[in-house]
Amino acid sequence: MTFPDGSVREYPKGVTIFDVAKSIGPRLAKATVAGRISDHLVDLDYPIDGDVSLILVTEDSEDGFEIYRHTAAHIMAQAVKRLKPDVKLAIGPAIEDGFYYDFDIEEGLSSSDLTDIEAEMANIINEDLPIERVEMTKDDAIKFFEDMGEDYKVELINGFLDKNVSFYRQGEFIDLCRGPHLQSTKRLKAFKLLNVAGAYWRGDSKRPMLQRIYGTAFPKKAELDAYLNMLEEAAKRDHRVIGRSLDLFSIQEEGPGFPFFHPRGMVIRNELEAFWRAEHIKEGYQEIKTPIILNRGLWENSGHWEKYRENMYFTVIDEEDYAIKPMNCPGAILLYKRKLHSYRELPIRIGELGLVHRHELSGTLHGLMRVRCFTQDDAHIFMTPSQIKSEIQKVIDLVDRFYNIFGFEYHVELSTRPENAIGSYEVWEQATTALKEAVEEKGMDYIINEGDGAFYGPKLDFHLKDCIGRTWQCGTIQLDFIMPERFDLSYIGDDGEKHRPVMIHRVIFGSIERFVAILTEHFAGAFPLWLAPVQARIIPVSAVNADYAKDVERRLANAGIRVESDLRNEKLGYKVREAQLEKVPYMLVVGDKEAESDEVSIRGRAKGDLGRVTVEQFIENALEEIQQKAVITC
RNA sequence: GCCGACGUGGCUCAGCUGGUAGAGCAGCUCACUCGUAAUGAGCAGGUCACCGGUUCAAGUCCGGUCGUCGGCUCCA
Repeated sequence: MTFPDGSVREYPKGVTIFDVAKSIGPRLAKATVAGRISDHLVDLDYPIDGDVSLILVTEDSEDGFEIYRHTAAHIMAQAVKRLKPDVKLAIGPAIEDGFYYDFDIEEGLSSSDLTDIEAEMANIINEDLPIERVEMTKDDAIKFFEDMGEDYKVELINGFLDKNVSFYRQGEFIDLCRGPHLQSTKRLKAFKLLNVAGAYWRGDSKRPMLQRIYGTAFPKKAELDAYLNMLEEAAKRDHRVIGRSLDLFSIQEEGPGFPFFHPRGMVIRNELEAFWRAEHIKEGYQEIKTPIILNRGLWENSGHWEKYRENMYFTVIDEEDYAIKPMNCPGAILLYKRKLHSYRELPIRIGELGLVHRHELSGTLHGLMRVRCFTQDDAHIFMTPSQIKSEIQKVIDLVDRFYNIFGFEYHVELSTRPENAIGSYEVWEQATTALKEAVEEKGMDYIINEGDGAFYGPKLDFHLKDCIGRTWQCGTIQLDFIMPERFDLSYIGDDGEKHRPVMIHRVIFGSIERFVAILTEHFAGAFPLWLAPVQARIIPVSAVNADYAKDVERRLANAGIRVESDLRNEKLGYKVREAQLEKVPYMLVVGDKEAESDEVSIRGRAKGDLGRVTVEQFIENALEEIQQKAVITC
């Protein structure tokens, strides 16, 4: 037997995974939950036959977690079956941070049922039921589940290609499963059921709606507690909560999905947009603004009327149909078309912070993350086919520069031709290859999403990782050979003939609104100085220092620092507390001592008392920090 | 849109099995003039999301609508 470290050991034929683990050490035997033999996961009691390379899967490994949680899902299903014998089981996999199981339950489930289910799970664990693997032929298995009335399992088995299917049995409970599993229910230590939600059978909205219970499980209680703690922390960072307490934005009942930006939220937006403009000018972009409402003919021409209509809003003006734009590209195209272009002008890069409206399903709305109107930091690049690769690579570099400023990690996904695509396969192939080559030459890793492209072209998506580890699609680069065709775009080549340009559609923030939300959660409201709605708050020690406070305020404001004085009739501690809760980066305490020496006492929101400096010195340091767009804790 | 839960003053939440609403914070007024996370006292503030029904009586029960939340689905 060969082990991952390259060592080789001899064992008698038929030795089990558990025996092997035990022969190496008792601690290892205890932690081992399964084995991996040439890429196949097997149970602990699996007899090994012949020369193999073996990896012992311990409960703290990725595979181990999955097995552990999968068993947790089975135990939960068993508990639910005991409490509600008429449920039908659907599927119950392990997922990234836990597991779920889908049930078809007549009377439904509520979160109050979770406590009962948890209690029953504890019973099952205490019963120390051995978990055994059973195999049956497909036909027997179908008959078996038909007799039990488990329609979903029957459907699953019918979809299998193998002749035999495996089951796992624990006590009176048996479930279709590939395995492997823990050896006994007793091995499940720390678990918690988290919430109940609806989920369609096989994710298809035309199929029955099932009840899904989410839970999580860990080998150690401390790990579970740490995870639950993290969830609480994440909830505290929720941009909807912080957005309200910091008065950044709101969503009113009168406009579901249509956010209101408050003065403080606007500061963040405006800073992001100013940064965006500065960087794009450096990269040779021009900026435009196109109308929000344009007539029906344009959208028919672009294909949106046909392919995107269910997501669009419409209006009628002088008895003519108009659409509210869901994308900015047709407007940009009209601008390109208004005159002849020479190949010498290309590439033409046109940016637009464009407000688009899309009808999203009511159930999907989520703070600023998912809204019905948002501002794309859009740009359209018109170019010759020979410029494709270098232009894509320039955009990739720009995206990288942007994300680095905020300290975000990200990964790239390539989405290919969707079902409802327009344009020929050849054109799609060409575009997809161009994108691939561009990333590969950059030496970047990427994932392929088959069939996930826009209807007019394939795309590269950039996914940011936020503080909770969730990923959000922000940047996207879409290559488009089709719109130029549909709108009959052209440029005059060096041969004096008309040629067809190629287009890139791209965004970097994606949506300004969503990006504000992501930043809010990422920084937990403690924005870097350059983005902070209020950069400094002056806190006079008592009312007699109000004049000096106003003087300092004026000087900071003249230097371009966003500053406020808190002259309210409150104690110093009270004002400090409030500024802390508002995550104001710098609190400047001014009393008699400071007034005499033209100084301020700095309190950083994270570091506390930073000592006294002159007003001039503070201004200089702050401006430097703002200019650097530093992501530091002050 | 679908499944489930929820919807009480600006915010966070009480209000038992139906008997015409309560707290803390915030706000306002007054006193205190204060050195780094809450000074004290007083005042004001609610058609209990909306519409309809049951009842002598509805925040509380029933139905519908809207919205929010957790998911599914979709996507920036």
